[in-house]
Amino acid sequence: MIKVLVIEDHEEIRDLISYNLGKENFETICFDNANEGLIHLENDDVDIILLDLMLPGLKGMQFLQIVRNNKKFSGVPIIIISAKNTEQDIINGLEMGADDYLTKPFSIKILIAKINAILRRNPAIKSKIISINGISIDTNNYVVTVDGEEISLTNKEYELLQMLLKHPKRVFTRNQILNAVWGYESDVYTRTVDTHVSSLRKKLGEKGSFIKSVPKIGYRADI
Amino acid sequence: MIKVLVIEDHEEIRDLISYNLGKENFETICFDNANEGLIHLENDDVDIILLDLMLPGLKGMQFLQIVRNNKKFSGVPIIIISAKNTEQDIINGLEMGADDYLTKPFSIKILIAKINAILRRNPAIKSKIISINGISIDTNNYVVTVDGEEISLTNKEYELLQMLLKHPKRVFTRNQILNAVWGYESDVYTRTVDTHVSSLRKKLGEKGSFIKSVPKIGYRADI
DNA sequence: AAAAATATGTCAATTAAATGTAAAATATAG
DNA sequence: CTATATTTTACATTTAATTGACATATTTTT
Repeated sequence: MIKVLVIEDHEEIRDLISYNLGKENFETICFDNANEGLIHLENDDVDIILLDLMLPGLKGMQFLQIVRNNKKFSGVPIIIISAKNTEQDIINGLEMGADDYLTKPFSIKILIAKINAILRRNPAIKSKIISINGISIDTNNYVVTVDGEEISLTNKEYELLQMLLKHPKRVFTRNQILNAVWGYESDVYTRTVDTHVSSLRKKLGEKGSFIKSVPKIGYRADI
Repeated sequence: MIKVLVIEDHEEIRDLISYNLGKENFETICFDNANEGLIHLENDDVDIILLDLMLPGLKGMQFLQIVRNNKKFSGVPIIIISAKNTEQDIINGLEMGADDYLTKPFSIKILIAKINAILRRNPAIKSKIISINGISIDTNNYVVTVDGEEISLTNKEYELLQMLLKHPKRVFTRNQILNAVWGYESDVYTRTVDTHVSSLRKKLGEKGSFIKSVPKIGYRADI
Protein backbone atom coordinates (compact mmCIF):
# COMPACT_ATOMS: atom_id res chain seq x y z
CA MET A 1 0.00 0.00 0.00
CA ILE A 2 1.28 3.43 -0.90
CA LYS A 3 2.02 5.53 2.17
CA VAL A 4 1.33 9.25 1.96
CA LEU A 5 2.66 11.54 4.65
CA VAL A 6 0.42 14.58 5.02
CA ILE A 7 1.68 17.66 6.84
CA GLU A 8 -1.09 20.22 7.09
CA ASP A 9 -2.30 22.24 10.05
CA HIS A 10 -5.92 22.69 8.97
CA GLU A 11 -7.96 19.83 10.25
CA GLU A 12 -10.65 20.05 7.55
CA ILE A 13 -8.07 19.83 4.78
CA ARG A 14 -6.29 16.93 6.45
CA ASP A 15 -9.58 15.10 6.76
CA LEU A 16 -10.51 15.86 3.17
CA ILE A 17 -7.21 14.51 1.89
CA SER A 18 -7.21 11.54 4.19
CA TYR A 19 -10.76 10.55 3.32
CA ASN A 20 -10.34 10.86 -0.43
CA LEU A 21 -6.92 9.25 -0.64
CA GLY A 22 -8.26 6.46 1.52
CA LYS A 23 -10.94 5.78 -1.07
CA GLU A 24 -8.18 5.42 -3.67
CA ASN A 25 -6.41 2.91 -1.48
CA PHE A 26 -3.61 5.10 -0.25
CA GLU A 27 -2.57 4.94 3.37
CA THR A 28 -2.33 8.43 4.83
CA ILE A 29 -0.35 9.42 7.90
CA CYS A 30 -1.27 12.95 8.97
CA PHE A 31 0.38 15.51 11.19
CA ASP A 32 -0.51 19.12 11.92
CA ASN A 33 3.13 20.13 12.17
CA ALA A 34 6.39 19.45 10.40
CA ASN A 35 8.37 18.42 13.46
CA GLU A 36 6.29 15.33 14.05
CA GLY A 37 6.28 14.64 10.33
CA LEU A 38 10.04 14.59 10.36
CA ILE A 39 10.15 12.19 13.27
CA HIS A 40 7.74 9.90 11.52
CA LEU A 41 9.85 9.98 8.40
CA GLU A 42 12.80 8.76 10.46
CA ASN A 43 10.90 5.79 11.75
CA ASP A 44 8.85 4.66 8.82
CA ASP A 45 9.34 4.83 5.10
CA VAL A 46 6.81 6.83 3.16
CA ASP A 47 6.27 6.94 -0.59
CA ILE A 48 5.28 10.56 -1.05
CA ILE A 49 4.82 13.67 1.06
CA LEU A 50 2.08 16.31 0.83
CA LEU A 51 3.31 19.47 2.48
CA ASP A 52 1.64 22.66 3.54
CA LEU A 53 3.96 25.66 3.82
CA MET A 54 2.43 27.87 6.47
CA LEU A 55 2.79 25.82 9.59
CA PRO A 56 3.24 26.48 13.27
CA GLY A 57 6.76 25.72 14.46
CA LEU A 58 9.02 24.28 11.80
CA LYS A 59 8.03 25.91 8.53
CA GLY A 60 7.25 23.96 5.39
CA MET A 61 10.22 25.34 3.49
CA GLN A 62 12.56 24.41 6.30
CA PHE A 63 11.13 20.92 6.35
CA LEU A 64 11.65 20.71 2.60
CA GLN A 65 15.25 21.79 2.96
CA ILE A 66 15.96 19.29 5.72
CA VAL A 67 14.45 16.43 3.78
CA ARG A 68 16.23 17.31 0.56
CA ASN A 69 19.57 17.57 2.31
CA ASN A 70 19.22 14.20 3.95
CA LYS A 71 20.51 11.43 1.74
CA LYS A 72 18.18 8.91 3.23
CA PHE A 73 15.02 10.79 2.28
CA SER A 74 16.09 12.93 -0.60
CA GLY A 75 14.41 10.61 -3.07
CA VAL A 76 10.94 10.92 -1.57
CA PRO A 77 8.69 12.99 -3.84
CA ILE A 78 7.07 16.04 -2.28
CA ILE A 79 4.00 17.92 -3.44
CA ILE A 80 3.49 21.32 -1.86
CA ILE A 81 -0.09 22.31 -1.20
CA SER A 82 -0.21 25.94 -0.17
CA ALA A 83 -2.28 29.08 -0.07
CA LYS A 84 0.86 30.97 -1.04
CA ASN A 85 0.08 31.39 -4.68
CA THR A 86 2.34 33.99 -6.21
CA GLU A 87 4.61 33.10 -9.07
CA GLN A 88 7.61 33.54 -6.80
CA ASP A 89 6.19 31.24 -4.12
CA ILE A 90 5.75 28.49 -6.68
CA ILE A 91 9.19 28.96 -8.16
CA ASN A 92 10.77 28.94 -4.71
CA GLY A 93 9.00 25.73 -3.80
CA LEU A 94 10.02 23.96 -6.97
CA GLU A 95 13.57 25.20 -6.84
CA MET A 96 13.91 24.11 -3.26
CA GLY A 97 13.17 20.57 -4.34
CA ALA A 98 9.42 20.07 -4.46
CA ASP A 99 8.15 17.91 -7.31
CA ASP A 100 4.93 19.80 -7.77
CA TYR A 101 3.03 22.71 -6.30
CA LEU A 102 -0.71 22.97 -5.87
CA THR A 103 -2.30 26.22 -4.77
CA LYS A 104 -5.27 26.31 -2.44
CA PRO A 105 -8.09 25.88 -3.04
CA PHE A 106 -7.21 22.74 -4.94
CA SER A 107 -9.11 19.93 -6.60
CA ILE A 108 -8.75 16.68 -4.74
CA LYS A 109 -9.11 14.80 -8.01
CA ILE A 110 -6.25 16.68 -9.56
CA LEU A 111 -4.20 16.03 -6.46
CA ILE A 112 -4.80 12.31 -6.85
CA ALA A 113 -3.95 12.43 -10.56
CA LYS A 114 -0.72 14.25 -9.74
CA ILE A 115 0.24 11.78 -7.05
CA ASN A 116 -0.30 8.98 -9.53
CA ALA A 117 1.69 10.78 -12.21
CA ILE A 118 4.63 11.20 -9.87
CA LEU A 119 4.52 7.66 -8.55
CA ARG A 120 4.26 6.31 -12.08
CA ARG A 121 7.59 7.86 -12.81
CA ASN A 122 9.24 6.91 -9.51
CA PRO A 123 8.13 3.38 -8.91
CA ALA A 124 8.40 3.08 -5.17
CA ILE A 125 11.64 1.20 -5.29
CA LYS A 126 12.80 2.69 -2.09
CA SER A 127 14.46 -0.13 -0.32
CA LYS A 128 12.54 -1.45 2.58
CA ILE A 129 15.29 -2.21 5.00
CA ILE A 130 14.80 -4.02 8.25
CA SER A 131 17.76 -3.31 10.44
CA ILE A 132 18.26 -4.49 13.99
CA ASN A 133 21.37 -4.86 16.01
CA GLY A 134 23.81 -5.06 13.14
CA ILE A 135 21.73 -7.38 11.04
CA SER A 136 20.00 -5.76 8.10
CA ILE A 137 17.74 -7.11 5.42
CA ASP A 138 17.16 -5.20 2.22
CA THR A 139 13.84 -6.67 1.28
CA ASN A 140 13.94 -5.36 -2.26
CA ASN A 141 17.24 -6.82 -3.12
CA TYR A 142 17.31 -9.88 -0.93
CA VAL A 143 20.59 -8.72 0.49
CA VAL A 144 21.44 -9.48 4.10
CA THR A 145 24.35 -7.92 5.90
CA VAL A 146 25.86 -8.61 9.28
CA ASP A 147 27.89 -5.69 10.58
CA GLY A 148 28.04 -4.36 7.06
CA GLU A 149 29.35 -7.60 5.56
CA GLU A 150 27.08 -9.19 3.01
CA ILE A 151 26.23 -12.80 3.67
CA SER A 152 24.59 -15.18 1.27
CA LEU A 153 21.42 -16.95 2.36
CA THR A 154 19.26 -19.45 0.59
CA ASN A 155 15.66 -18.57 -0.03
CA LYS A 156 14.28 -20.48 2.95
CA GLU A 157 16.91 -19.08 5.27
CA TYR A 158 16.13 -15.60 4.02
CA GLU A 159 12.39 -15.95 4.50
CA LEU A 160 12.88 -17.40 7.93
CA LEU A 161 15.16 -14.60 9.01
CA GLN A 162 12.76 -12.02 7.71
CA MET A 163 9.86 -13.58 9.58
CA LEU A 164 11.74 -13.62 12.85
CA LEU A 165 13.04 -10.07 12.50
CA LYS A 166 9.72 -8.58 11.47
CA HIS A 167 8.46 -9.36 14.95
CA PRO A 168 11.40 -9.48 17.31
CA LYS A 169 10.75 -11.08 20.69
CA ARG A 170 7.65 -12.79 19.38
CA VAL A 171 7.59 -16.56 19.63
CA PHE A 172 6.65 -18.50 16.53
CA THR A 173 5.68 -22.15 16.63
CA ARG A 174 7.24 -24.48 14.11
CA ASN A 175 3.88 -24.78 12.42
CA GLN A 176 3.48 -21.03 12.14
CA ILE A 177 6.90 -20.88 10.55
CA LEU A 178 6.06 -23.71 8.19
CA ASN A 179 2.85 -22.01 7.15
CA ALA A 180 4.51 -18.69 6.57
CA VAL A 181 7.70 -19.80 4.90
CA TRP A 182 6.76 -23.10 3.30
CA GLY A 183 3.11 -22.39 2.59
CA TYR A 184 -0.07 -23.86 3.94
CA GLU A 185 -0.27 -26.98 1.85
CA SER A 186 3.27 -28.06 2.39
CA ASP A 187 3.61 -31.39 4.12
CA VAL A 188 7.10 -30.93 5.33
CA TYR A 189 8.38 -32.49 8.48
CA THR A 190 8.26 -30.01 11.36
CA ARG A 191 11.87 -30.55 12.25
CA THR A 192 13.02 -29.26 8.90
CA VAL A 193 12.60 -25.86 10.49
CA ASP A 194 15.28 -26.77 13.00
CA THR A 195 17.72 -27.61 10.27
CA HIS A 196 17.19 -24.25 8.65
CA VAL A 197 17.49 -22.44 11.96
CA SER A 198 20.75 -24.23 12.46
CA SER A 199 22.24 -23.25 9.13
CA LEU A 200 20.93 -19.72 9.51
CA ARG A 201 22.60 -19.36 12.90
CA LYS A 202 25.79 -20.63 11.40
CA LYS A 203 25.76 -18.14 8.56
CA LEU A 204 25.02 -15.28 10.94
CA GLY A 205 28.13 -16.12 12.92
CA GLU A 206 28.29 -14.72 16.44
CA LYS A 207 25.08 -12.84 15.92
CA GLY A 208 23.33 -16.10 15.19
CA SER A 209 22.75 -16.65 18.86
CA PHE A 210 19.92 -14.16 18.89
CA ILE A 211 17.68 -16.87 17.51
CA LYS A 212 16.52 -18.54 20.69
CA SER A 213 14.67 -21.77 20.83
CA VAL A 214 11.68 -21.79 23.14
CA PRO A 215 11.48 -25.39 24.25
CA LYS A 216 8.24 -27.16 23.43
CA ILE A 217 7.06 -24.18 21.37
CA GLY A 218 9.33 -22.89 18.66
CA TYR A 219 11.71 -20.02 18.03
CA ARG A 220 11.98 -16.31 18.52
CA ALA A 221 14.34 -13.47 17.73
CA ASP A 222 15.64 -12.29 21.06
CA ILE A 223 17.09 -9.07 19.82
CA MET B 1 22.64 20.42 -23.50
CA ILE B 2 19.08 19.57 -22.59
CA LYS B 3 16.86 19.16 -25.63
CA VAL B 4 13.27 20.32 -25.33
CA LEU B 5 10.77 19.34 -27.99
CA VAL B 6 8.02 21.96 -28.25
CA ILE B 7 4.78 21.14 -30.03
CA GLU B 8 2.60 24.24 -30.17
CA ASP B 9 0.70 25.74 -33.06
CA HIS B 10 0.73 29.37 -31.90
CA GLU B 11 3.81 31.07 -33.17
CA GLU B 12 3.99 33.70 -30.41
CA ILE B 13 3.92 31.05 -27.70
CA ARG B 14 6.54 28.96 -29.49
CA ASP B 15 8.78 31.99 -29.74
CA LEU B 16 8.19 32.95 -26.14
CA ILE B 17 9.14 29.47 -24.96
CA SER B 18 12.03 29.15 -27.33
CA TYR B 19 13.49 32.52 -26.40
CA ASN B 20 13.20 32.05 -22.66
CA LEU B 21 14.38 28.46 -22.58
CA GLY B 22 17.29 29.48 -24.75
CA LYS B 23 18.36 31.98 -22.11
CA GLU B 24 18.40 29.13 -19.60
CA ASN B 25 20.63 27.08 -21.85
CA PHE B 26 18.06 24.66 -23.12
CA GLU B 27 18.01 23.65 -26.75
CA THR B 28 14.50 23.88 -28.16
CA ILE B 29 13.20 22.12 -31.22
CA CYS B 30 9.80 23.50 -32.20
CA PHE B 31 7.00 22.24 -34.40
CA ASP B 32 3.53 23.60 -35.04
CA ASN B 33 2.04 20.14 -35.34
CA ALA B 34 2.35 16.77 -33.64
CA ASN B 35 3.05 14.72 -36.77
CA GLU B 36 6.37 16.39 -37.37
CA GLY B 37 7.12 16.24 -33.68
CA LEU B 38 6.67 12.50 -33.76
CA ILE B 39 8.99 12.12 -36.73
CA HIS B 40 11.60 14.21 -35.00
CA LEU B 41 11.29 12.05 -31.91
CA GLU B 42 12.08 9.00 -34.03
CA ASN B 43 15.26 10.53 -35.34
CA ASP B 44 16.67 12.35 -32.39
CA ASP B 45 16.39 11.79 -28.69
CA VAL B 46 14.88 14.59 -26.68
CA ASP B 47 14.96 15.07 -22.93
CA ILE B 48 11.52 16.51 -22.36
CA ILE B 49 8.44 17.42 -24.40
CA LEU B 50 6.17 20.45 -24.06
CA LEU B 51 2.86 19.67 -25.65
CA ASP B 52 -0.12 21.76 -26.62
CA LEU B 53 -3.39 19.84 -26.89
CA MET B 54 -5.47 21.69 -29.47
CA LEU B 55 -3.51 21.15 -32.63
CA PRO B 56 -4.30 20.87 -36.32
CA GLY B 57 -3.98 17.30 -37.59
CA LEU B 58 -2.82 14.82 -35.01
CA LYS B 59 -4.27 15.94 -31.67
CA GLY B 60 -2.16 16.39 -28.57
CA MET B 61 -3.86 13.58 -26.69
CA GLN B 62 -3.29 11.19 -29.58
CA PHE B 63 0.35 12.18 -29.65
CA LEU B 64 0.57 11.57 -25.93
CA GLN B 65 -0.96 8.15 -26.32
CA ILE B 66 1.38 7.17 -29.13
CA VAL B 67 4.44 8.27 -27.21
CA ARG B 68 3.39 6.55 -24.02
CA ASN B 69 2.67 3.30 -25.80
CA ASN B 70 6.03 3.26 -27.50
CA LYS B 71 8.64 1.58 -25.36
CA LYS B 72 11.41 3.63 -26.85
CA PHE B 73 9.94 6.98 -25.84
CA SER B 74 7.71 6.14 -22.94
CA GLY B 75 10.28 7.42 -20.49
CA VAL B 76 10.45 10.92 -21.91
CA PRO B 77 8.72 13.38 -19.57
CA ILE B 78 5.88 15.40 -21.05
CA ILE B 79 4.42 18.66 -19.79
CA ILE B 80 1.11 19.63 -21.29
CA ILE B 81 0.55 23.34 -21.85
CA SER B 82 -3.04 23.92 -22.81
CA ALA B 83 -5.91 26.37 -22.81
CA LYS B 84 -8.15 23.46 -21.87
CA ASN B 85 -8.40 24.20 -18.19
CA THR B 86 -11.24 22.24 -16.64
CA GLU B 87 -10.60 19.82 -13.85
CA GLN B 88 -11.45 16.94 -16.17
CA ASP B 89 -9.05 18.13 -18.87
CA ILE B 90 -6.21 18.17 -16.36
CA ILE B 91 -7.07 14.78 -14.95
CA ASN B 92 -7.31 13.28 -18.43
CA GLY B 93 -3.94 14.66 -19.37
CA LEU B 94 -2.23 13.36 -16.26
CA GLU B 95 -3.93 9.99 -16.43
CA MET B 96 -2.93 9.61 -20.04
CA GLY B 97 0.67 9.86 -18.99
CA ALA B 98 1.66 13.51 -18.82
CA ASP B 99 4.01 14.45 -16.00
CA ASP B 100 2.56 17.88 -15.45
CA TYR B 101 -0.12 20.16 -16.81
CA LEU B 102 0.07 23.93 -17.15
CA THR B 103 -2.97 25.93 -18.15
CA LYS B 104 -2.72 28.93 -20.40
CA PRO B 105 -1.96 31.65 -19.77
CA PHE B 106 1.10 30.35 -17.95
CA SER B 107 4.16 31.82 -16.31
CA ILE B 108 7.30 31.10 -18.25
CA LYS B 109 9.29 31.14 -15.03
CA ILE B 110 7.08 28.51 -13.49
CA LEU B 111 7.42 26.46 -16.65
CA ILE B 112 11.18 26.58 -16.33
CA ALA B 113 11.04 25.68 -12.64
CA LYS B 114 8.81 22.73 -13.50
CA ILE B 115 11.10 21.51 -16.26
CA ASN B 116 14.00 21.64 -13.82
CA ALA B 117 12.02 19.84 -11.14
CA ILE B 118 11.21 17.02 -13.53
CA LEU B 119 14.73 16.72 -14.89
CA ARG B 120 16.16 16.80 -11.39
CA ARG B 121 14.18 13.69 -10.59
CA ASN B 122 15.19 11.81 -13.74
CA PRO B 123 18.94 12.13 -13.87
CA ALA B 124 19.17 9.07 -16.08
CA ILE B 125 17.69 11.16 -18.83
CA LYS B 126 20.77 13.28 -18.97
CA SER B 127 23.43 10.65 -18.88
CA LYS B 128 22.90 8.50 -21.89
CA ILE B 129 25.94 6.38 -21.42
CA ILE B 130 25.94 3.81 -18.68
CA SER B 131 29.42 2.58 -17.96
CA ILE B 132 30.38 0.19 -15.22
CA ASN B 133 33.39 -1.98 -14.84
CA GLY B 134 34.46 -2.07 -18.45
CA ILE B 135 30.99 -2.57 -19.81
CA SER B 136 29.40 0.46 -21.40
CA ILE B 137 26.07 1.06 -23.05
CA ASP B 138 25.48 4.06 -25.24
CA THR B 139 21.73 4.30 -25.07
CA ASN B 140 21.60 6.81 -27.89
CA ASN B 141 23.16 4.54 -30.39
CA TYR B 142 22.46 1.11 -28.95
CA VAL B 143 26.15 0.39 -28.88
CA VAL B 144 27.63 -1.86 -26.21
CA THR B 145 31.31 -2.22 -25.60
CA VAL B 146 33.30 -4.51 -23.36
CA ASP B 147 36.76 -3.19 -22.57
CA GLY B 148 36.44 -0.88 -25.54
CA GLU B 149 35.57 -3.67 -27.94
CA GLU B 150 32.15 -3.32 -29.49
CA ILE B 151 29.95 -6.38 -29.19
CA SER B 152 26.75 -7.07 -31.03
CA LEU B 153 23.65 -7.82 -29.02
CA THR B 154 20.13 -8.60 -30.10
CA ASN B 155 17.38 -6.31 -28.97
CA LYS B 156 16.26 -8.47 -26.06
CA GLU B 157 19.79 -8.98 -24.87
CA TYR B 158 20.36 -5.25 -25.06
CA GLU B 159 17.25 -4.36 -23.09
CA LEU B 160 18.04 -6.98 -20.51
CA LEU B 161 21.59 -5.73 -20.03
CA GLN B 162 20.37 -2.18 -19.74
CA MET B 163 17.81 -3.10 -17.13
CA LEU B 164 20.35 -4.94 -15.02
CA LEU B 165 22.97 -2.21 -15.27
CA LYS B 166 20.61 0.65 -14.54
CA HIS B 167 20.24 -0.73 -11.04
CA PRO B 168 23.35 -2.69 -10.20
CA LYS B 169 23.03 -4.99 -7.17
CA ARG B 170 19.29 -4.89 -7.35
CA VAL B 171 17.56 -8.22 -7.77
CA PHE B 172 14.95 -8.49 -10.47
CA THR B 173 12.48 -11.35 -10.57
CA ARG B 174 11.94 -13.12 -13.84
CA ASN B 175 8.52 -11.57 -14.02
CA GLN B 176 9.83 -8.07 -13.47
CA ILE B 177 12.26 -8.67 -16.28
CA LEU B 178 9.52 -10.00 -18.51
CA ASN B 179 7.35 -6.99 -17.81
CA ALA B 180 10.10 -4.51 -18.46
CA VAL B 181 11.73 -6.13 -21.48
CA TRP B 182 8.90 -8.08 -23.06
CA GLY B 183 5.99 -5.85 -22.00
CA TYR B 184 3.04 -6.45 -19.74
CA GLU B 185 0.81 -8.38 -22.09
CA SER B 186 3.44 -10.77 -23.28
CA ASP B 187 2.70 -14.39 -22.49
CA VAL B 188 6.19 -15.65 -22.77
CA TYR B 189 7.48 -18.54 -20.76
CA THR B 190 9.40 -17.33 -17.69
CA ARG B 191 12.41 -19.45 -18.50
CA THR B 192 12.95 -17.61 -21.75
CA VAL B 193 14.65 -15.03 -19.57
CA ASP B 194 17.21 -17.66 -18.61
CA THR B 195 18.02 -18.35 -22.21
CA HIS B 196 18.67 -14.71 -22.87
CA VAL B 197 20.76 -14.39 -19.75
CA SER B 198 22.76 -17.31 -20.97
CA SER B 199 23.43 -15.86 -24.40
CA LEU B 200 24.13 -12.45 -22.91
CA ARG B 201 26.71 -13.91 -20.56
CA LYS B 202 28.32 -15.68 -23.46
CA LYS B 203 28.58 -12.53 -25.55
CA LEU B 204 30.01 -10.58 -22.62
CA GLY B 205 32.79 -13.13 -22.31
CA GLU B 206 34.65 -13.17 -19.00
CA LYS B 207 32.72 -10.16 -17.79
CA GLY B 208 29.50 -12.10 -18.24
CA SER B 209 29.89 -13.63 -14.85
CA PHE B 210 28.74 -10.43 -13.18
CA ILE B 211 25.18 -11.51 -13.91
CA LYS B 212 24.38 -13.59 -10.87
CA SER B 213 21.38 -15.77 -10.49
CA VAL B 214 19.54 -15.46 -7.20
CA PRO B 215 17.96 -18.87 -6.73
CA LYS B 216 14.16 -18.88 -6.50
CA ILE B 217 14.04 -15.18 -7.31
CA GLY B 218 15.76 -14.00 -10.45
CA TYR B 219 18.92 -12.22 -11.48
CA ARG B 220 21.04 -9.28 -10.51
CA ALA B 221 24.08 -7.41 -11.75
CA ASP B 222 26.70 -7.99 -9.11
CA ILE B 223 29.05 -5.32 -10.29
C1' DA C 1 19.13 -34.93 42.54
C1' DA C 2 19.37 -38.64 39.41
C1' DA C 3 17.26 -41.05 35.85
C1' DA C 4 14.05 -41.21 32.28
C1' DA C 5 11.65 -38.99 28.82
C1' DT C 6 11.39 -35.59 25.58
C1' DA C 7 13.18 -31.86 22.80
C1' DT C 8 16.66 -29.48 20.20
C1' DG C 9 21.30 -29.12 17.49
C1' DT C 10 23.82 -30.53 13.71
C1' DC C 11 26.06 -33.45 10.31
C1' DA C 12 25.87 -36.06 6.30
C1' DA C 13 23.32 -38.54 2.79
C1' DT C 14 19.41 -38.32 -0.07
C1' DT C 15 15.94 -36.25 -2.68
C1' DA C 16 13.96 -32.51 -5.00
C1' DA C 17 14.12 -28.32 -7.44
C1' DA C 18 16.07 -24.68 -9.93
C1' DT C 19 19.37 -23.03 -13.26
C1' DG C 20 22.56 -23.51 -17.48
C1' DT C 21 22.79 -24.32 -22.11
C1' DA C 22 22.71 -26.56 -26.69
C1' DA C 23 19.81 -27.39 -30.22
C1' DA C 24 15.30 -27.59 -32.46
C1' DA C 25 11.13 -25.08 -33.61
C1' DT C 26 8.92 -20.92 -34.52
C1' DA C 27 8.51 -16.17 -35.66
C1' DT C 28 10.12 -11.89 -37.77
C1' DA C 29 12.65 -8.83 -40.73
C1' DG C 30 14.86 -7.75 -44.88
C1' DC D 1 13.06 -16.91 -49.45
C1' DT D 2 16.83 -16.36 -46.49
C1' DA D 3 18.97 -14.83 -42.52
C1' DT D 4 18.41 -13.59 -37.94
C1' DA D 5 16.19 -13.31 -33.72
C1' DT D 6 13.19 -15.39 -30.41
C1' DT D 7 11.04 -19.01 -27.99
C1' DT D 8 10.65 -23.59 -26.52
C1' DT D 9 12.27 -28.18 -25.45
C1' DA D 10 15.12 -31.39 -23.36
C1' DC D 11 18.65 -32.71 -20.70
C1' DA D 12 22.96 -31.74 -17.93
C1' DT D 13 24.49 -29.43 -14.06
C1' DT D 14 24.24 -27.07 -9.95
C1' DT D 15 22.15 -25.73 -5.80
C1' DA D 16 18.90 -26.06 -2.18
C1' DA D 17 15.66 -28.63 0.74
C1' DT D 18 14.60 -32.56 3.32
C1' DT D 19 15.26 -36.39 6.09
C1' DG D 20 17.37 -39.61 9.28
C1' DA D 21 20.80 -40.53 12.69
C1' DC D 22 22.97 -39.43 16.57
C1' DA D 23 24.76 -35.96 19.97
C1' DT D 24 23.50 -32.69 23.21
C1' DA D 25 20.43 -30.22 25.96
C1' DT D 26 16.21 -29.54 28.53
C1' DT D 27 12.24 -30.95 31.07
C1' DT D 28 9.71 -34.21 33.74
C1' DT D 29 9.27 -37.89 36.80
C1' DT D 30 10.58 -40.45 40.61
